Amino acid sequence: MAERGRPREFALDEALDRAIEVFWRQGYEGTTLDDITAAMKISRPSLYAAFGNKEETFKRAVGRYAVVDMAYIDDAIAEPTARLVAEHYLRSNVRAITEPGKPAGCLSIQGGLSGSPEHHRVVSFLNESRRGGEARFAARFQRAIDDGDLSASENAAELAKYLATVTAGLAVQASGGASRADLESVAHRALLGFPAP
Amino acid sequence: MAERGRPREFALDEALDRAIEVFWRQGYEGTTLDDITAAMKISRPSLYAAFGNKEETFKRAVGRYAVVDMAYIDDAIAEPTARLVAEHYLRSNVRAITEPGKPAGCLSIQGGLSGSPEHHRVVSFLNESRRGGEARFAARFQRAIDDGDLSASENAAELAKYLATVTAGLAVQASGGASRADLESVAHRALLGFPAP
DNA sequence: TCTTTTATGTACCAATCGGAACAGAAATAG
DNA sequence: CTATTTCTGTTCCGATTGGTACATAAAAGA
Repeated sequence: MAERGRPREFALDEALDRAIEVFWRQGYEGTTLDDITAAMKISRPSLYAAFGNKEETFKRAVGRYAVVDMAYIDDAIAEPTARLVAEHYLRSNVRAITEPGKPAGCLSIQGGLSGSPEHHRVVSFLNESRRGGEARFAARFQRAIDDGDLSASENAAELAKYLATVTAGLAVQASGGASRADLESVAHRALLGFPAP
Repeated sequence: MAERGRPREFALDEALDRAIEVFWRQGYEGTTLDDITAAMKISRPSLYAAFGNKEETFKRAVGRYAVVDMAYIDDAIAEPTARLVAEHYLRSNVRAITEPGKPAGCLSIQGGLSGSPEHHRVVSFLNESRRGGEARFAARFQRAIDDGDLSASENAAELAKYLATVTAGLAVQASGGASRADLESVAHRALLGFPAP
């Protein structure tokens, strides 16, 4: 791969990490291009050359967030039983949304639950992003049912939606200042609604 | 009360109802003054004369929303037992956030979970508004403990936070398009985590 | 070295933002 | 009637928004 032209003076991933932080704290609509470029420490044309525009920058940031900051979902799904999947998911979710040094809550929630009609695509993007995560758990629980790990009387999609609802609520609480200890007890209680072995 | 000067040509509460709708759909930052005045069908100076500014209009709208659209909280708290309080709360919450003809979800969530630093007060306002609701349930459950309705081993604040977390999650799901039936089953499952008689 | 290609910084653009000035209109008080 | 008070619509304001032109700088290829 012969590189042509002047090389980029910043690392894409590092820049995206800065974007993640500011979008996480302020949401899509609450974040200006000046906020982004200041956080990235690059100029405006550099951002446009690298990412296209504000919306694409946001989507790239959310994509990286899903890979980096929500990697625990992979680990949770890899657990051997549905019950362990749920426990792992809620436990690590509470940790992630109350991580010191990071904004409280979850980018895919704080990024924008609502918005002006012209930003409708951003809201939908986050929405489908969340649905994608929920679908992964639904597939995992369906496998558990097929394997006999979960009772056939259970509904995989319903269980996935239940967990997604709880984690969404936890994120809202975290963004509002709830402590890790508080949310751990909430998560523990929520697990009472999940089928036990 | 002698009325002096030219009388207002619109009804405050009707105007606020329109504001509720648009803030609910688009959030605080996603709603412009033109959106508000268009929805209210009044001119900009009329809005400023009646409500002060955009932020105060929003707070007034949220206040009315809490009284009108969340009246079911009063009914829930009036139930004779903690268990019935929880059941009533979740059941009517699901109905409220999936009410046909109204925006899906909850104004106190969609209004703004995050925002630019200069709108920080709005985010905090919603936050404390939600905490206020949670505190009402905490007080109700403490009374249930004191009365012996709930086991003394339970923690009233934790139970209230649990329900608040679930309803926040339900609102996120509703805003994302989840159906009433889906959320009813989620709410039913969440009740498994609430002490039964 | 000279051309080509891409990244960078400054400076700028039209559009929109929340808010206010102002004059006129509609009511009551006297 | 006149004076006073308050609401209304039009118009405008400076500031900020997302996005771009343009000249320049830094690399590779010939």
